[in-house]
Amino acid sequence: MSMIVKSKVEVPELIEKRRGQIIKAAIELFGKHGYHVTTIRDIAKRANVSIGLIYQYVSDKEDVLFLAIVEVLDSYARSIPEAIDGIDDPLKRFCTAVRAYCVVNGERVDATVLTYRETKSLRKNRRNLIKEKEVETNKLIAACIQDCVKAGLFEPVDIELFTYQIVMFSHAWALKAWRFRNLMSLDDYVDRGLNLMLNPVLTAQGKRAFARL
Amino acid sequence: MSMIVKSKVEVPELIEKRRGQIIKAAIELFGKHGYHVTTIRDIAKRANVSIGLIYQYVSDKEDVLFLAIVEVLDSYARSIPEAIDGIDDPLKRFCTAVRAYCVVNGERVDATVLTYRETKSLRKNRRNLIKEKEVETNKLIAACIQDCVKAGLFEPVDIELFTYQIVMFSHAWALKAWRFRNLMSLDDYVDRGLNLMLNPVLTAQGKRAFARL
Amino acid sequence: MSMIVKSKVEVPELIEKRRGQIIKAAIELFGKHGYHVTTIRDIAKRANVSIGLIYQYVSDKEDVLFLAIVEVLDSYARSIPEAIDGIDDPLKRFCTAVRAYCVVNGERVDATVLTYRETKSLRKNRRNLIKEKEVETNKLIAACIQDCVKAGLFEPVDIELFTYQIVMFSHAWALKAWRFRNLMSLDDYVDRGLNLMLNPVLTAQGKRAFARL
Amino acid sequence: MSMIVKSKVEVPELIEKRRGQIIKAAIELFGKHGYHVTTIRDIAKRANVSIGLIYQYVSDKEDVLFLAIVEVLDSYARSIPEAIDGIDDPLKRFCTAVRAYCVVNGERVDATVLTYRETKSLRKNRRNLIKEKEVETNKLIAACIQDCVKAGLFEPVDIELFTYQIVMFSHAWALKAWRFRNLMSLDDYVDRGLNLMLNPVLTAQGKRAFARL
DNA sequence: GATGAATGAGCGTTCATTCAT
DNA sequence: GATGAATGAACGCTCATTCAT
Repeated sequence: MSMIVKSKVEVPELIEKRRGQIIKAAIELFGKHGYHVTTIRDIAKRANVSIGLIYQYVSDKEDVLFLAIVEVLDSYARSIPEAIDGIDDPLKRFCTAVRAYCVVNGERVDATVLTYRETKSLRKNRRNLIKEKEVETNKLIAACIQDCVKAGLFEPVDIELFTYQIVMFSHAWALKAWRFRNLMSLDDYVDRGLNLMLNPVLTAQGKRAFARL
Repeated sequence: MSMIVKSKVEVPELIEKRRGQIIKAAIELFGKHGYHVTTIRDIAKRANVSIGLIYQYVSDKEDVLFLAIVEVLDSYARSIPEAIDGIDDPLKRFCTAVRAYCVVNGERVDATVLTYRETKSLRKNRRNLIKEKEVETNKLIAACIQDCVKAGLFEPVDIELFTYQIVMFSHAWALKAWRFRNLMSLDDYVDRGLNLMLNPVLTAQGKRAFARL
Repeated sequence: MSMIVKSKVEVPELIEKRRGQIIKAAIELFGKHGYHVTTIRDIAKRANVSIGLIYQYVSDKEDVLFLAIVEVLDSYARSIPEAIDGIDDPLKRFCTAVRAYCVVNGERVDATVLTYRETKSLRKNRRNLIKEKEVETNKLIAACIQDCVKAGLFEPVDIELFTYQIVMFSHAWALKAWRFRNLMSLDDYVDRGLNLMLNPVLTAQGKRAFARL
Repeated sequence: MSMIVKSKVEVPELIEKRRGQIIKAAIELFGKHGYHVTTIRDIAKRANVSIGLIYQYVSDKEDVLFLAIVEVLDSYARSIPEAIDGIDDPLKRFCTAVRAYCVVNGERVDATVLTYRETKSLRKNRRNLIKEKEVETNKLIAACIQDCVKAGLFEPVDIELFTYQIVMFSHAWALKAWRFRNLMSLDDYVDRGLNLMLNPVLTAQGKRAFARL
């Protein structure tokens, strides 16, 4: 995926290391101040590298934005399988996935907001890649829902919309952090949210299972 | 509210007229290309005025962004009372409000996205004004919910969260337009969404009322 | 011709005036130091304008080079008709044209050398325009030759090649100024050159006419 | 001559070999794209060596340009003695020299143009060395002319100017390749040129000799 | 009140050169 | 001897803002 971005240096370990530095700095700065306001000089300084070095590993500033957004989305996507690995009960898998996704979005509010603010600053091709990535991540959640339906824990439900409800719920914590932070903890947010969203969806069996969690 | 922005010209009708031109152009351009990518030249050209004229009614580019976002949010907020005016039945008021809010967000996808992308480009004070405005709008929805609860149509519900669920649902149509546009009409989206979100919330009485709508 | 170059300002007198300043400075600096070594800042300083002003009248540095070369070639081309205007005798016209062309090339050695050094720095289309311009100028000389042939003053001669011989002779004074300057005056150069080049070409009648000049 | 350029490596065979690679690549690239547009990276890649290696045999980019121009001029100068070696008849020697010089200039148009475009990019000292080299080469032609005069084949002629006429004639094929290429072959060019230039210069004896060639 | 030519700080980017390996 | 990753000064160019008309 990241091979889309051209590098003048060809040693893979070096690419990984240097891009790591650059992207880390970029996510912080883009997240805090936005893409256009952040200069390459800012990134170089924060990453403790020279301006020239950045251009050895990237062909322009937009490349940095692309890599930054991809890194954020990838790390978010990775967190779901990691969280539910080893859990068998479908309902528990679902709840754990949701919580994990909320947590990872909530831990890096700026990064989450970055993906909303600046995806449009990418050129079309790359914007589409980002969207595909989002769809992939959503499928992880959709699969959990599907499993719950199959297990008779959820009523047959509008999966497409329900998935987006979950996703928006998770993003909302970051997008509206200024509001929620003062009202409740993330844990409460997830609890209350699951309560609200799950009630209409749980079967009788599901309700019993949910009560046990 | 808009008196926060200084104008060199003092004739109120002129301010209204000229700012109207400027802001209309700005919303279109900021919405399409983003705030930083759009130049004052672009706005002047689109608004059919000179660069200098803009600076007679505004003191810098950020003022234009502020006025643009305020105008978008205000027009959205206005649409809710307009829609439910004259409707008495609480459930119908609620459903109409939701649909109206989805419609205005959906009719001006770029404008809606603009508020998400560029509010952070405002300085703190103004960002806070925008947030207050959002809270005000949300209260319009919250009030509808409250009324339904009072009327025994909704179970006692987590109003704060339920409101945000509705709001995010409305925004999601714009934020994820690239996805939904291909899957369903806005009308279907609202129908399916209300179904999903209302089921867990309606009382027995509410369910009967909902079926009749 | 110069309408090929886009200007943000549209007032023709302003374009003429400002481009005049810019091109004058550019010819001096490009001529002395070369195109790539000269910076836009250098040109702005020498022309007593700001950097930004240059970009109001030109879209990039190459435009400046193009306008500079065109101006040099045009002024050279203009000098020939000016010099022979009012002269009727074909041989005298020819000799005057040659001398005028040598003079104008010799008065602005750097400018002449500039056209040799930097035409290749233009993109293809413009390079071709420059070549067309050169061909046009050469035609002015070729016409003089033709007239001498018709008048029985020149033997029927290889006009294409003879024209180029004259042209290269004129350019050579500039291209090899470092050599000729120390050996003779431009006047002597032209006298000796005409002698050398004309002898094989003059008819008996022509020789008598030449002796009288 | 080339000892003017400092090398960090001191093994002469290595210097010769490596510089050979570098200069060959440089002549090609400088010739095609110009000195300033060509990067050291480009040269290294084309020469199949590393960037660092170039700086072992040369102290800066200008050294490369200098060596490149010297190499071009030297190879041109060498071609004249090679061509006329073994020929005794002065007129034939002259004609052969002219043709050889035209051929070598015509075979490497880009290289010839390079010497015109970029000699000015050298610092003064080196520019003078180049000029001396040119004078040396011209002397080879001048000597041929002198011999023809001595042999009574040429009228006593303005040798300085006649030499330059020949030289410019030879260079013109390269400098105006865009024109001549479409009009005639190099062979025709030389034939027609000699005809034009020799006529005024040949004695009666010379004319008979020329007719026999 | 309206215009738009003029300014110049500051951006993204390049590339000759160095030096640790 | 050979490499090429790293550096950063310096370039071309943009655009928010001003101000004379």
